[in-house]
Amino acid sequence: MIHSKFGFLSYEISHVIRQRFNKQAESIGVTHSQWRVLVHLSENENCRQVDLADILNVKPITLARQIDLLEQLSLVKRLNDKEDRRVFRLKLTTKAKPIMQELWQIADSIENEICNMLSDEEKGVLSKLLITIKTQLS
Amino acid sequence: MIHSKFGFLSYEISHVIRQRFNKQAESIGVTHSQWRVLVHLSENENCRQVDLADILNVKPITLARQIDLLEQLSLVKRLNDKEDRRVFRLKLTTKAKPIMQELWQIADSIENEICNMLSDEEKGVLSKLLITIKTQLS
DNA sequence: GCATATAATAAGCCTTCCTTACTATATGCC
DNA sequence: GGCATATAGTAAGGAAGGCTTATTATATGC
Repeated sequence: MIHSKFGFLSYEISHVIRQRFNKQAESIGVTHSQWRVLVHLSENENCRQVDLADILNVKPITLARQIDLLEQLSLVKRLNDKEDRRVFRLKLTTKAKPIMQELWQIADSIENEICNMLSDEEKGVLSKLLITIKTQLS
Repeated sequence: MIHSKFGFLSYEISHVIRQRFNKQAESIGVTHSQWRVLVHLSENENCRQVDLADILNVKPITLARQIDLLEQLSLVKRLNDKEDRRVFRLKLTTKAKPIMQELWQIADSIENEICNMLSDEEKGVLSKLLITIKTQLS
C-alpha cells in the first residue's frame, strides 16, 4: 500500500519558504504571516476585518492582532465606516507601497531559488494545480 | 508585473491539512507534527535523534520534545547505543503499528478530499513536482 | 592527555493560531 | 418604540511548533 505524502510535502516546502522569508525580512520587521496579510489586503482594499480574516482563513481575533502590528509599523490604517460604527475599513498606507516592493523582491527571489529545478512550463502547471486545490477548499 | 504565490499556496493548503488532521486525530492524541515524526521514523528505524532531526529539517531539541511526547504515548522507544553512549537509537513500539494504520486512514482521507478535483494523472504530476522541489532543498 | 567536536537536553522565548467571553452596534420583528 | 438576536471587533489566556543559547556527557583527533 502506497500513501501519498502531499500533506508533508506542502508543509515542508512552505516551512522552508517561511523561514527564509522571515530571516531576510527581519530588518524590515515583517514576518511571513504579516506579509500574507499585506498582500491579500492589497487585493481587497477597503474591506472589513471580518472579510479579510475570512479570505485569510483565520479567526477575526487572529487577524486583529496582525493588524495591530501592521498599524504600529504604519503600514496599515483602520478607518471608521460611516454606515456601520462597528466596522473598520482597512487601507494600506502610502508608506506601505515601497516596502511591499522590497518584500516582493525577497519573496520572488526565494521562490526562484526554491523552484530552480523546474522549467517555466512546470512552474505554470504546479501553480495551476495548487490553485485548483485552494479554490476547492473555500 | 505578476508575482508567483507558491509560498502562500503551499502554506494555505498545508495549514488546512494540518488543521483537519489535528481535529480528526485528537482522540488518538497525536498531532500532525508528531505524525510526521512517526512516518519518517518508520522509514528510518534505529536511527539516532540527530539523524531524524536532520531528515525532518528541525533542530535536535525540537525533535527531542516530540520524542518525549511519543514516548509518553508508548509509540516510540529510545534505546541506548552500545558503541556510543551519547546516542539513543529510536524504535517504533509494537503498539505504534495499528495506531499508525488508523492515522494513515485519516491522512489518506484528508488528502482525497483535498485533491478531489484532480485526476489521478494530475495528482501524479503534482507529487512529482513537489518531490523535485523538496529534493533540491536538501 | 588535552582540545575539540558531537548527541542529547534544559531553560526560556517567539510566532501563529486558537477558544471563550465581552462590548458596542445593527437589525428584524412584535 | 422596544426587545431578541446577530454581527464586528477585542481582551485574556493558552496550545502547538519551532527557535537560540548554554550545559552535560561522551567521543575523537592530534
